[in-house]
Amino acid sequence: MRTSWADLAANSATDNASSANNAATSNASDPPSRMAYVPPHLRNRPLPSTESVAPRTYSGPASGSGAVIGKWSTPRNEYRSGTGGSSHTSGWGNKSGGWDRGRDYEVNPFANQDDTEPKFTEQENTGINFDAYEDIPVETTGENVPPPVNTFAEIDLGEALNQNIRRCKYVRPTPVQRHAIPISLGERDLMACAQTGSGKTAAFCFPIISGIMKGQPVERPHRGVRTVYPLALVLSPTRELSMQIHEEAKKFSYQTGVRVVVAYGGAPINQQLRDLERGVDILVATPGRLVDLLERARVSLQMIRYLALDEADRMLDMGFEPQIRKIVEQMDMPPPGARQTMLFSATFPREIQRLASDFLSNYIFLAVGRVGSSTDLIDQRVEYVLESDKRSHLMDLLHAQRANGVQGKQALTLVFVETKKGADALEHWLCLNGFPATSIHGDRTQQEREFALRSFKSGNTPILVATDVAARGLDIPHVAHVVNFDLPNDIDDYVHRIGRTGRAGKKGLATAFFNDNNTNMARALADLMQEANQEVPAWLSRYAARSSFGGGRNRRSGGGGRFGSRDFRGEGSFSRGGGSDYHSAGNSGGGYGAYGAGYGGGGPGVTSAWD
DNA sequence: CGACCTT
Repeated sequence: MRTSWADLAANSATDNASSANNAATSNASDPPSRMAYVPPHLRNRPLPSTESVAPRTYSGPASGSGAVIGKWSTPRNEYRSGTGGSSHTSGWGNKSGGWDRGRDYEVNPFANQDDTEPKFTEQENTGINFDAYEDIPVETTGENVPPPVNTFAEIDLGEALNQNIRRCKYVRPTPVQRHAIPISLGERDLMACAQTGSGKTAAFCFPIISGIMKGQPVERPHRGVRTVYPLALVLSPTRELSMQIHEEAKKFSYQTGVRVVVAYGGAPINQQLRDLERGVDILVATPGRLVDLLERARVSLQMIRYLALDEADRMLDMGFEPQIRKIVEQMDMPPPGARQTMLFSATFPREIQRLASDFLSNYIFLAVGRVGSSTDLIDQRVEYVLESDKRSHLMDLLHAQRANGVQGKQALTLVFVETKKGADALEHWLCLNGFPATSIHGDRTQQEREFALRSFKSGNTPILVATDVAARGLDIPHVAHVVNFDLPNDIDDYVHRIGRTGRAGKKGLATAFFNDNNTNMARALADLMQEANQEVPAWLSRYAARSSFGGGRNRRSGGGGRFGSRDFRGEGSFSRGGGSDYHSAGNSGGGYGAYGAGYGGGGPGVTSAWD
């Protein structure tokens, strides 16, 4: 531990100041006031001075120069020797002298990193128990599974992407990356079951970015000037998760010429339309807003080569399935086989796998053993609490947590409740009682949601009351305690919720309030805790035994406790004389070995590897 | 059932 929190905060403040200065300097050379207005249909032109009347067609990455030279698109070459945060007066791609200057300047996502976060992470990563990697079981099924890799260097991702991987401080691929990336680069469809944030975002982004850079330049049609044709689509169930994926994807695609745009509801559509018009290769979106864009014919999926669904089981459950089917099957997206489809989730119930197989073609199923929930990292507790006692009980927990604060800052506590009204009420009550709390749920405005999340992450409001909108995928470092004030009705949701803590090798605590309203969860909860080597209270076991009938629909198929899911296609239909376990060939020698050597996982890939 | 998803 080199530095204290205070030092880190001071350091990052300094860093911020200097990067702010840099930004100011580079802006000064590009005064916005001198920028001429450019009508939308003329924007995004590579060389306006020489080509300003050419029709607006794309070849290669949307934001790169018009032509792809050789194997890689050109922007990469200009930056091979460039250093991270410097200001590039030569511009991005070939735009140096253009009217697009400033407007299309690619913000350096590494210079703008959130002040405190990376520093904390770096510090705390020194405490990662890398040995835990050794024990993670991996299972792959399907035909001709490409073997896993042990290093990023083994994979030909391209220099620009490799540089971003270094900037992210990723030293080694996480288990899901080791397996998923070669599968995707092998142009195979994939259903991957791995804890949220186990580096999944990178696992699907790297092959997409690399594929777009390497791919044959495509001429995108221009049905109307205003219709855009992304090459990749990433869907996620919540706005905040889409934002998070977008942020990560921007880091990975920095200076590759590959353009990432995000679109979600609750925010003015006009800015998103402008972003799209400036060119889009990878579109990250929530379903509702995307349908809107498709119906307005502002986006066409005709050129989609890659489709990724994050939290795919959620995307395909009752609430979302119709929208997803509409987007994937009833618009103009190429069918399975003509595109590459990647589905990721921490949990993959059998019946959802069956649904999902509609979207896939000859896919490989990949399961990376439960990480967070199956190790000792998360201390799971269940307490019997009557509804009427929940608030005072929570108060007790929060008082205890307060004592555990670090450097005067209270450790972060995430409190899950069942309903939006319940969230508001509890937030209000907590504030009244001297606990600085905020809340996030679907009845709040998008501004409020984002503000709440930021305020929580920064420690400003160390208690966040949330509905399931925050249960999945969100990467919130430093959550010390997850309280299931109201238990969910689905054990998979419980798994996702508690996964917000116990990150980066740090211990996390998850406390659930159980009472007679939750008897349908008793069995699944007891089983899960048992599986995770947690102490199951005797009273809970009695509930579990009693309610074995309805059993809280234990949707997790396959009795094997090592995985969140098994391939629903089953071993029988896919057994291939010793060929289905390719991973064992790659791993047999305890192949995660070198993790202990470098601590350096500063980025989200490692940060969230223990989600 | 509620949660999430365009206006």
